[in-house]
Amino acid sequence: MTTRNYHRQDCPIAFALSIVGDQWTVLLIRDVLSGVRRFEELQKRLGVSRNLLTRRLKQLVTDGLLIRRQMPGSRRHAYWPTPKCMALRPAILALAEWGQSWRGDAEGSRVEITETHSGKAVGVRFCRLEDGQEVNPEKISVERVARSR
Amino acid sequence: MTTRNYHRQDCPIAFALSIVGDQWTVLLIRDVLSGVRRFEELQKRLGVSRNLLTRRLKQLVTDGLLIRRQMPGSRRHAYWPTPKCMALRPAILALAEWGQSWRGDAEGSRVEITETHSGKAVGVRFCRLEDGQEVNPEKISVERVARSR
DNA sequence: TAACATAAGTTGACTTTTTGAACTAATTAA
DNA sequence: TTAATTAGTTCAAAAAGTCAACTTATGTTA
Repeated sequence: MTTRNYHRQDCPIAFALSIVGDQWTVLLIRDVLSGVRRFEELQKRLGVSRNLLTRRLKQLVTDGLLIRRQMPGSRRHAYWPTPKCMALRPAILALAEWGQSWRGDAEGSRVEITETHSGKAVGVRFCRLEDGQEVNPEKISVERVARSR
Repeated sequence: MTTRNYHRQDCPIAFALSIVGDQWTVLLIRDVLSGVRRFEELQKRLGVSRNLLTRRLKQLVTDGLLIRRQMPGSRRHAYWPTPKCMALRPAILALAEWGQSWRGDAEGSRVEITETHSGKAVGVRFCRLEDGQEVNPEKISVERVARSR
């Protein structure tokens, strides 16, 4: 991460990657979003070196994706995801869906997204904003617009 | 990239990152998906070192995200995205949307997704698969299911 | 068609990052 | 109170990335 010249690119993707583009960061956020809160637990699950985990956690706190707070009923502290962090779920889950469909598959665990109250299956898709209706990915156009406003 | 122990994790996100988790790879794919085809052009836009670009391109060809083919009407060759690569669009565009909404904003270029025939605005959202209707992101549950089937 | 320019790499020295293992200071548990 | 756990820090070694120069093949121009 660190000294990337990403930010000079004036691109929202590059901007996002300047924050979560590191090898471990997405995996780290995955675990925090799934309820893992403590340093030791994160280190064990990820297998990342401890000093790097320290650095990444600090940076994510600085970037406003994590908050470092005391655990309730203990003087030990833990890391909690902020709304900015939770807003990454569509991106991370879209990646999970891609991984699922392009992995040899049949083998391996899956990530299932459901509508909480009904239990119905949910996916990350293109939606018309006007009426919230799914749009075929073949029928969309993507354009880079310079400096809107 | 390279010697990641990602694949040992049995997680579709980790699997996806073992292919596109590198600093430059997502940016590289962004450019290929937007129509950039040639080595020199990619190198100039990204500012990545040439030997690393060579390695990444080779790896992406091996992984089936890019195809290296001759340019029509020339003996020079170029890189084309495969369906596997294009299937990354929801993930990449979700990242772009996140970048847009959490950047200081007002400044910087935007990525606009539209329905091709109508020109209506489109976004990457959670959708009920049954009827293709958008679902509020607060109303979803995510679960890791071990070895379906 | 010679001569130059461009494209797509390759090579190797140097710098930056990451790892790994050991060490430290606080909490918590026995 | 002693031991174990947690959340780090430190530093040397290994891995990965950068930068600049070199090569080979293809195009372009005079």
